[in-house]
Amino acid sequence: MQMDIEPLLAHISHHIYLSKEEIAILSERVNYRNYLKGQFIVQQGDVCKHESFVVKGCLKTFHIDSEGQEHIIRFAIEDWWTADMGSFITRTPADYNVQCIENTEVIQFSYEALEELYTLIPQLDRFFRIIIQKAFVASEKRIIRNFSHPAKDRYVTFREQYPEIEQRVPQYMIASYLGITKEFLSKIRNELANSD
Amino acid sequence: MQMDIEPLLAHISHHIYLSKEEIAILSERVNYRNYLKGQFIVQQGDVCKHESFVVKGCLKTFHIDSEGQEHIIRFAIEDWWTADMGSFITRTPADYNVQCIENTEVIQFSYEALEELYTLIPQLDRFFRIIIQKAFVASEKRIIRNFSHPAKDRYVTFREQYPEIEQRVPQYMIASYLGITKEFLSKIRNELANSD
DNA sequence: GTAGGCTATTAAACTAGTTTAACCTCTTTT
DNA sequence: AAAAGAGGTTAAACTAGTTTAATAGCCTAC
Repeated sequence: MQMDIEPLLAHISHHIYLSKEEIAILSERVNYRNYLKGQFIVQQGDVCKHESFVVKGCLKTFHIDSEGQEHIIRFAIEDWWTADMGSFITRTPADYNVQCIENTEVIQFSYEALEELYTLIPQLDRFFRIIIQKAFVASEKRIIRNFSHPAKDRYVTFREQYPEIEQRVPQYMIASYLGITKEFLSKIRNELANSD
Repeated sequence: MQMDIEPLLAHISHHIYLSKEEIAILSERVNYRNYLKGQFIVQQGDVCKHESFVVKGCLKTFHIDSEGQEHIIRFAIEDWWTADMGSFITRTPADYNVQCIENTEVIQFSYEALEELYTLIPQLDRFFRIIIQKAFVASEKRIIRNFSHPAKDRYVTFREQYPEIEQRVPQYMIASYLGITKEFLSKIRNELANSD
């Protein structure tokens, strides 16, 4: 079992420079944690306590609606961040669940630790600004894609954009991510297979 | 015609404290600008040159798809920010248009000015981190809403959430924002009126 | 080895939302 | 006062995607 935070530091160093002292400060305030397949990092209704950086594994973020249906809004694999950010920043109950699809290892920042780190290492404001900007841009692109393209196109785009995820998660989760039923995705796949 | 940046400073001061000197530095690097109804701040295909803070007016951000259809992803009114952030941060052609629905006054940050300001006033990293976090959370909420609620519910939610915008923009734009046709929105409104 | 759980497929009946096209108001322009 | 343009409504025919339900292939567990 790996316990060092090297993958996180490598990721951060793509965007900002941290001194040895700053790395030490950071190291003391994050936690390495393992989850088993099926376990939840966040559950709808609880306050989301951490931002988690994925070292190894695969997770889904989803919402259960009033009819009991699951809607996946995002997957996360190695080098991605995950949390219910709305809940995390406002300290209110989460709308989303974050669940491990595989055995997963993460490095976690608690709210208190992160707030402290923002004051101790002001550059982290910059780091997270950049990370969140990218996430926001991707999120808005998805809104447009959902409106302006039929399900078949969205599936093809998804396969091209995230070939790794397509291999790692079951089809019914991809259907949920695309906003369609598993039956309809099955039909689309059939059509695509016959047209090749 | 108003030319001072007081509304911007008031907005910023909700999140961070700026000294007199920092305010002076900022003031020198932003531009106040007026647009007429119908004018574009950003056009699809051009690189988005500014982040704009809306002092007065109303704008829409939309994408024209390959079939020539308009999809509105966002409105902006007083005290909101607008831009094609993807284009702005990557310096690549914009996917979106930002057009004024009313005569509009904005305070603009060019890319170069903002990058310089991030180094001169590191707190601005924090400020924009906070602003963009909120935008990201709102954007993800919208993805879920679009998948898990029928158009009628989405319209009712929109009216409750943005009563001001509903008054200021024509119905066909609201339909586009909701991801439905104007004809179908008209039908929904009819049903709602008859059920009251 | 067979029972149970989880994932995927197929097909028929259905529904939410689109398309097309005609028509109705208001304003604004001439 | 007529014409033109922008926004909104109505209705019929259509289609993309859902629902329901039956079936089948795998694993893993006992």
